[in-house]
Parts: sequence; structure tokens; C-alpha cells
Amino acid sequence: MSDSFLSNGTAQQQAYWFIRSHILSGEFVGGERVNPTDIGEQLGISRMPVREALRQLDAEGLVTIRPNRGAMVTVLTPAEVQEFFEIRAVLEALAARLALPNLIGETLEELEGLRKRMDRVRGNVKDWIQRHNEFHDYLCNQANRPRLMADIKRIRNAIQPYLLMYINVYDSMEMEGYEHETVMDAIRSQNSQLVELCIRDHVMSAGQGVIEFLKKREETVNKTERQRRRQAAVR
Amino acid sequence: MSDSFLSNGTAQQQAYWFIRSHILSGEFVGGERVNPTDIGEQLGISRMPVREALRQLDAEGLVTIRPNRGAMVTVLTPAEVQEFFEIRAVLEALAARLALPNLIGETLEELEGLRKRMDRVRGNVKDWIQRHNEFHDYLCNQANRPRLMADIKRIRNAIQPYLLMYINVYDSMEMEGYEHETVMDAIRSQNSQLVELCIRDHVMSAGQGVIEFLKKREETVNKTERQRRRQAAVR
DNA sequence: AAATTTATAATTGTATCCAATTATCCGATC
DNA sequence: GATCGGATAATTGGATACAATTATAAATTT
Repeated sequence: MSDSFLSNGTAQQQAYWFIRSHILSGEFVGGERVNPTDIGEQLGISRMPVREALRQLDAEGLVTIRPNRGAMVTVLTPAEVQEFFEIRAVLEALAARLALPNLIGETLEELEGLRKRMDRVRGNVKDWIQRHNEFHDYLCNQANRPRLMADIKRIRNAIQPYLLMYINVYDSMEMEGYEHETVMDAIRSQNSQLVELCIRDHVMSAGQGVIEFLKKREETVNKTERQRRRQAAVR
Repeated sequence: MSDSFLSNGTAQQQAYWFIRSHILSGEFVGGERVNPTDIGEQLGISRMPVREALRQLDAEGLVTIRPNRGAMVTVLTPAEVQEFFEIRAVLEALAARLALPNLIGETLEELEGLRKRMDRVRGNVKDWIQRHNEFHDYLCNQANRPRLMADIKRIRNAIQPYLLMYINVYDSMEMEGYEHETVMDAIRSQNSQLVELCIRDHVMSAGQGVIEFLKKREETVNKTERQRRRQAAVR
């Protein structure tokens, strides 16, 4: 299961999933250059399909390509991470609003089950994120909007590395959990305006911690590397 | 100005802008195959940079690539077009809300000027769309959210061909215009909730016409080509 | 030692070639 | 006339080669 990208599909797809998973897991870190020849050698393919994968990843925001200067793992400023949380907040709120008529009976129970399942592993960060995503995915899926779903996932992926950094530092992110109860209550009320506000707040409050963490980190990084930056007047 | 993509930048960029503009203008129509060799010959380049351009356009949604089957101009169902309008509505509403503190004094006057400028060419469809986009772009820009702006533009591009089809049929789209007054009033009130609702309604009411038009068209197309579809069991 | 220039290596952009895959055409069959 | 099968053509995926560009290291100057 882990190395499925080594053999599946076209070479382009192998490269795509390989690079993508390494960025999302944090193994390829922001700012790091992604060398097509290296990746190709690791996968036993040439660099051409890797280049194509990189173009795709660039359009998705995980990678940044500059002409004649190759690709690097995208670095987001705290302001950009905030933007993505803002976007995600309104998109997930939209999905929840559209899903609301379907969130009754069995479906509602299923969602409640996922919430409990998530609560059960609050100690283990990796499992918690996994189940947290499952909860949100199930909710969004009930809206029956594949394009919206795809956009939400893209945004979530773009900020995942930064969420991971945050969680690795503040281990276990205690402040989450009770909020999902609030979300569930709003859903049970079938009040679409309330659900929308509630999801927005939920996403943004999760984002707030990450954004502040990143801003603080940027300051210390700036102090440490100010002299290095002076000469790195790119372009 | 018109054929700038023939000489500027890398071959990949030439191909990208060439294909993109032909899709947005409606010259490359939905479902049409995009042959890398053909495009390459037209631009005097090989098909490799064209392939890369197509990957990018695929990620942006303008083109759809299926492995071993090449690329075609993306075809959106009416339901998907509706999704994109729904997404655009909440994103532009978000942008307007975030821009609100900046929409005062000179900036507000500038926006009002753009609205009038738009109103002045309600006869000419092509000009009107141009100025309509300028109005919305200026509004979104005041939010100072480059990533949000990029997403909004991507969504707008994805639905532009369908908007064009609609406008070409119902020439001059009379029902628009007065709504922008309503938007301006909401902005002047500096009531962020009102602005948000107002922009959403504005976008969705523009979308409604397009969506209904597409649904109606789909019915007639289905009737006409039902027999052809039977054998086109793709996959 | 710091800065500048030069030489060298590495990387990127892209054309071309070939194998694998898919589409199209045409005759055979029902 | 519709359907099927197979030959042929077109297209795609991908490797390789080479020129253009950029990065790095070395040499030179100040």
C-alpha cells in the first residue's frame, strides 16, 4: 500500500503521486528544489514524465516552477496560509449548507459516528488528522458537488504541510474537539445560516493557531537569517 | 497585441497562451480534441512543450486529459457549471467582505466609475463583458488576497465559454445592470453581511440564466443525438 | 579577505526518435 | 444494413540527445 506509486499507471502518474505524497508528508520541505533527473532515477523513469507531473503540481499549488530555474516545493507566507484558510472556510461552509438537506436519518448518524471515531484517538496526532479529514470529507460529500469537493481537497492539501508543522510542535492540538459538537448541533437544527457560520468559525479557529505559529516562526527566522537574505535578492 | 503568444517566452508558454485563448474565446469548443502535433506545427515548435501546456490546462480545468487518449477541451455539464457559479459566488462574496474596509473615498469612487463605464456599453456584448470583468476584478483586488484572486479568476475562466454561448444566444443580457447599483449601495452601507449576501445573489442570478439555458440545450441535444450516444459508450 | 571575473559543471528547454496504445477503415459475416 | 474482426494509420508515452541557460567553483583582482 505504501509504495503503490512505484509501479502503478503511467510514468507521469508515478512521478505525480511520488512527489505529491512526499510534499504532503513533509519529507519534501518548502523551498527545497525538486530535481526531475533525481526523481526520475529514483523511480526508474526519465525526467520527461517528471516534468509533466511538476507542471500539474505547479498548477495545484504544491510546487512552484520558474522558467529556466526549475521547480521547488512551494513556500507559503503566513498571509497566504491565512488566505487558504479563509477560502477553505467559505467553501466548506458552502458544502455544508448544500449538504444540509441530506444530513438526516442514517447519514446524520454516520456523521456522528465519524465524530466519535475521531474523538477516540485524540492522543495520536496522525490518526486524528486522518479521521478528522474523513469527517469533513463525509460532510462535504453529502453536498454532491464533485467540483467543489475537488477544490476543497486542493486547498486542504496546499495547507497540510503547515498544519503538520504546527501539530508537530504543539503536539495533540487540545483546543479542537468540542467544536465538532457545536457543528453537529447546528446540523441537527437544520438551520442553514447557522451551519454556515459554524463551519466557517470552526475552520478559521483551527487556522488561527497555525497562522499565529507561522507568523511567530517567521520573525525568528528573519532574525537568524537576515544577513543571508541580503544577498539573495532574487531576480 | 493579438498574436503576442506567437513569439513571447518559452515554447511551453506560447502553447499555453495559444490554447487557453482559443478555449476562452470559444474557438476551441467543448469536446474538441486538442492535438499536440497540430498545435506544435501551428506555433513552429515540437509537441513536447505543448504536452506540458496541456497538463497545466488540465489542472486548471480548461482541458481534460485521459491517459493514452489525449486531451480535449473540457465539457462541463449544466450541474458542473452550476457548481462553479456557486463556488464563484461565495469566493467573490468573501473577497468583497474582505475588501469592504478599503472600499471608501477614492477607491469607492473609482469603483463607481467602473460601474458607469460598464453601463455605457450595454449594447456591445464583447465590451460589456470586458468592463464587467474589470469591475469585479477591481472589487476583488481591494481585498489584497492574491491567492483568492487567482482562484476566482480560474473559476471565471472555466465558465466563460458557457457564459459566451449564453450571451451569443440571448444577445445583450438585459436583466443585468440594475443589480450593480444594489451592490454599490450595499458597499456604501459598509455592512459586511449585506455585501456578502448581495454579491452572492448577484453572481447566482447571473448564473441562473446560463444554467437554465444549458439545461434546456442539453435536452434538445439529447433528443437529436440519442442514437449517436448509444454507441459512444466511452471507456 | 571581499569582490569580481572566468571557467566549469549542472540543469533546463525542447526536438527527435521509437515502442506501445488507440483510432479508423475495410472487408467478411450474419 | 448492422456488426464484427483485423489490418493500417494516427496518436500517445516516454527515452535520449543536444543547445541554451543558470548555478557553482576557481582564479584573479582589489
